[in-house]
Amino acid sequence: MADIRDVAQRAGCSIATVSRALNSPQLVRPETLARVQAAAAELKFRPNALGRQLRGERTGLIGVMLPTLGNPVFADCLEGIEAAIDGTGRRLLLVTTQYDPERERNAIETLLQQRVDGLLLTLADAEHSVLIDDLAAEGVACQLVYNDAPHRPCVSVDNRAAAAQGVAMLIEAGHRDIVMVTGALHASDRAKRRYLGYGDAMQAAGLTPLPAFEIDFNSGARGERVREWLAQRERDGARPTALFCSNDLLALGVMRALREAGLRVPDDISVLGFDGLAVGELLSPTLATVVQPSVEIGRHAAQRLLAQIDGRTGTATGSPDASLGQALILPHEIRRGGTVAAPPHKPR
Amino acid sequence: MADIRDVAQRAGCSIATVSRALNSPQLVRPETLARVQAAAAELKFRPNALGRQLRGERTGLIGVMLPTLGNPVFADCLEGIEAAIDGTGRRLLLVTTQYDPERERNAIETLLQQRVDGLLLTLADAEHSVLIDDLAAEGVACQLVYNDAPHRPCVSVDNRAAAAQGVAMLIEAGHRDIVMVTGALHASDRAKRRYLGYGDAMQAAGLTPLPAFEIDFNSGARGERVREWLAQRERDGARPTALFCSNDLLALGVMRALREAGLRVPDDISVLGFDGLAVGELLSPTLATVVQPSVEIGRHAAQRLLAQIDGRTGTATGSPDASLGQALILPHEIRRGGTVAAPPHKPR
DNA sequence: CTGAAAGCGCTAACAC
DNA sequence: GTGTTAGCGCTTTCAG
Repeated sequence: MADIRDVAQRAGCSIATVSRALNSPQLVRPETLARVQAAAAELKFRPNALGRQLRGERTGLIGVMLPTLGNPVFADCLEGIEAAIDGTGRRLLLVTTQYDPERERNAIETLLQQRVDGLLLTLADAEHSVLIDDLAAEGVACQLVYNDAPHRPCVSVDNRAAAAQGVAMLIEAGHRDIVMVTGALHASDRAKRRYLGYGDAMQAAGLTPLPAFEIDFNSGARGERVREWLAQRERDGARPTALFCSNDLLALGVMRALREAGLRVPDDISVLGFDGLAVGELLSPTLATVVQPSVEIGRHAAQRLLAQIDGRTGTATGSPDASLGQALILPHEIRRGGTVAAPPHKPR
Repeated sequence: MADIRDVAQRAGCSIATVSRALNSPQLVRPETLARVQAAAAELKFRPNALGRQLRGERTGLIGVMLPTLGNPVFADCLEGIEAAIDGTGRRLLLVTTQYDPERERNAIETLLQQRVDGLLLTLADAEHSVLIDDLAAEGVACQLVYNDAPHRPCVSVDNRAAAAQGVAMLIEAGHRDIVMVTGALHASDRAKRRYLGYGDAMQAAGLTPLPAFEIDFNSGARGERVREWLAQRERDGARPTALFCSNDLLALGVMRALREAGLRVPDDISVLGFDGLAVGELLSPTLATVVQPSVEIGRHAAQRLLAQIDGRTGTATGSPDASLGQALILPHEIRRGGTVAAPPHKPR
């Protein structure tokens, strides 16, 4: 592999000139420039980014850590991130953690060792994580994505308010027996906030919030779990008329289980999701859901991160924008859909 | 940021010893080791991967280039890749190209400048791409993903045979007027092969293959296009009874358009997809489709790439495994689903 | 405008 | 076991 020295030799100049020709062509006499370019081309010279990065102040690498790409919500977000860095000459170093705090720690460390300029993270639980404080203390540029932690640098929706609004819609449709279905509550700050929002809406309507139905996300037999649970509630004469699922993927799984259990959506039971996955609109009935702008969340987070990075050693500007250290709350939206209807009439 | 030199000083030893303590602890006296570790911890020493990479033979970086993550088929594949490299201490450098050959070229160059150990690529059109030949000539470890190019290093299904089998199923269900719906044919080698498969199946049944209905993937008004096309075919009295969509995402969009046009699936028209997206099974009716094992494709591709990399400067083994330079064809599967039924009875 | 030289942080011979 | 040293490929003063 040709070296900058090889190019210099071939072009009959010093390596400094080659470097300049490549990075600041205007600093070099056109004639020399041409010779360097020719030499580089003939030798198929490929600048070694590692050398430059080791020397320079920045690497141009952005570390991205997400729980999984199996949930399109994160894939969408990643698309937004990509869109934001496109054209800036930066590259993405990607890691997924499967919601495992242990992996989160390792992943961040790995990214930092690679000297990324900044970090875009979705933590399983940002509230109880000491990681971000450490990062802040170390002065690492960082934005949380999806986690809504009030006074941290993050981009998300107001999960609590959004959930409340969704549940309010269910109530408005006539539902009183509404249960929230979720993955392990303790493992996700978002799920917790959404559950709070559920509680808010119930209480605002004078209803008593019910315990959440937690169902293991990693279990293969989720459908089975749902059916058992339903049967149980049925026996207790307390089958809810509506389910609020903490995310769309879960909602889809639940709907399948309902179908297999012989229940019709929305005739027998209504279902509301959260996320706003595109597929939800393609279903029939279409999935009613609380929409968060995933692509925009990713895009904004990346933009803020870049601003943060540039603000650090940027040409001037002086004071770093304080707002970058605060939460950016993007607007959510309620998507009405066929999976929510009035509860079935039946004497209680 | 603490340096290996700082650690050495603090531990009262040379930088070489620090390096050894960190990378080959067994080469260092336990007592020294302890001192080094203590020093490193106190200084919050974080080894700079760039230094190591610049020095060493390998970077541990794997370049991944995919068209988009908006299609879960690629996100799934990426999950498989992640799974395969997990625990190997490698990291992923990710780029998406939006099926743009120009971006493909740039992206590969960028990845190479970062000195990735190998490349995992999905090209828009591997057959007419000179890129892989160049890569091969340069001796870059590389595996194509999804592209099935017979004598290239790639992992995929047999798109042609798989498509033929899917279409055969439609024919078996009684369909004779089957049209393939696809994105721009010229832009994707997979779509082309699937169309060939469609032709194979039609001819095998003594039917005449129809021209593909190409619909611009990037157009927002796809639903509109589909409805216009249907109306046109209707007027010609040639409305097909079944549509074979070149991928599941397209199938979902088409189904939506059909619904909006007042057509019922599968009563009025059957739909068959290709990919085997998980969401397909959650729909009702469930999407009939040709399933490719996306996660496995990613996993195998990554494993082969790692083997290829290790084979290069690996400890021994001598001859590189020749099979890594050939296509690995994984089995596909036909998933029957509710979107395919017998054609409606009607006098012609 | 161009060149010489000093590293960026690390590893791997090679000596001791 | 440990230290010394020579770079990996590049950018960037500092002189000319």
